[in-house]
Amino acid sequence: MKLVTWNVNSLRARMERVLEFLDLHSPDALLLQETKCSAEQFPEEELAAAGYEAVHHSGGRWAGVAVLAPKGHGLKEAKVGLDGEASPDQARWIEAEIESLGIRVASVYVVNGQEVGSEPFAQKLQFLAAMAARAEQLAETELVMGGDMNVAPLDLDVYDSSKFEGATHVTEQERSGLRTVAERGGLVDAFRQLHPDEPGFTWWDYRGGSFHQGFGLRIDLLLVSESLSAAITGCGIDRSFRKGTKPSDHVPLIVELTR
DNA sequence: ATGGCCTGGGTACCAGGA
Repeated sequence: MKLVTWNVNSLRARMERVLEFLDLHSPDALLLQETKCSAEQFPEEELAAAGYEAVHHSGGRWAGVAVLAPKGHGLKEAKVGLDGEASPDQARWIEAEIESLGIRVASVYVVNGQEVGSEPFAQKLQFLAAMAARAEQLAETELVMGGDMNVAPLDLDVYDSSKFEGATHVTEQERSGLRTVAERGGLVDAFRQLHPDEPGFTWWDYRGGSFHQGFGLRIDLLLVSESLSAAITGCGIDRSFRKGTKPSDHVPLIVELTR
């Protein structure tokens, strides 16, 4: 099976690229973040015409997460929102069961945090703690948690660590919060397991030609239950979706498993 | 030295992103 996470930076603005992706990759599940639409605006009909159905948590102009799966594969909403998050209306977490795969998936868009020490930063740490608590509840479930973690786990995941001193996304507090999610959930970072030394960036700023200069971060992850991790045969990004017409600033991250 | 771009809302410019 092929599972994908992708921060699309507005689903409606990105619809052509999303349909292109579905046609090219035929994923068994596509976890989306930053859909940036209301529930009424969610493009269910266009996705259905492409053979996909969706469950989604939509919050309007900010955030928004969704799970897409081919029609008839038994996609079912399992949980919307995260117990203990500071602002549940921000639409940052959704879980779904996919019957034909026999697994649960979670699509997550972690709080950005804005500035270290700010109120949003405190909410980011609180959100990571809520994720860890939920991951522990799901420790016996075969789970793929994918999304924009807004944390670069290691200095290897940052194009130039000296440019991020004092910045969010790289602090020990954030990294520790994310490690705790993986530890308590028994989850493995799929890309890092297969590629211990590659940067594997998933995001590049739109400004200043960052993509072409290689100024990226690896902040989008697929965290896979240890019981599933031996079945991983590949994990990587599709760089072509950071190119061409109206790309998102994030690329899709793809994991393939032999089941 | 600073910012450089993109999104939605709404139709000027701003919040938010990372």
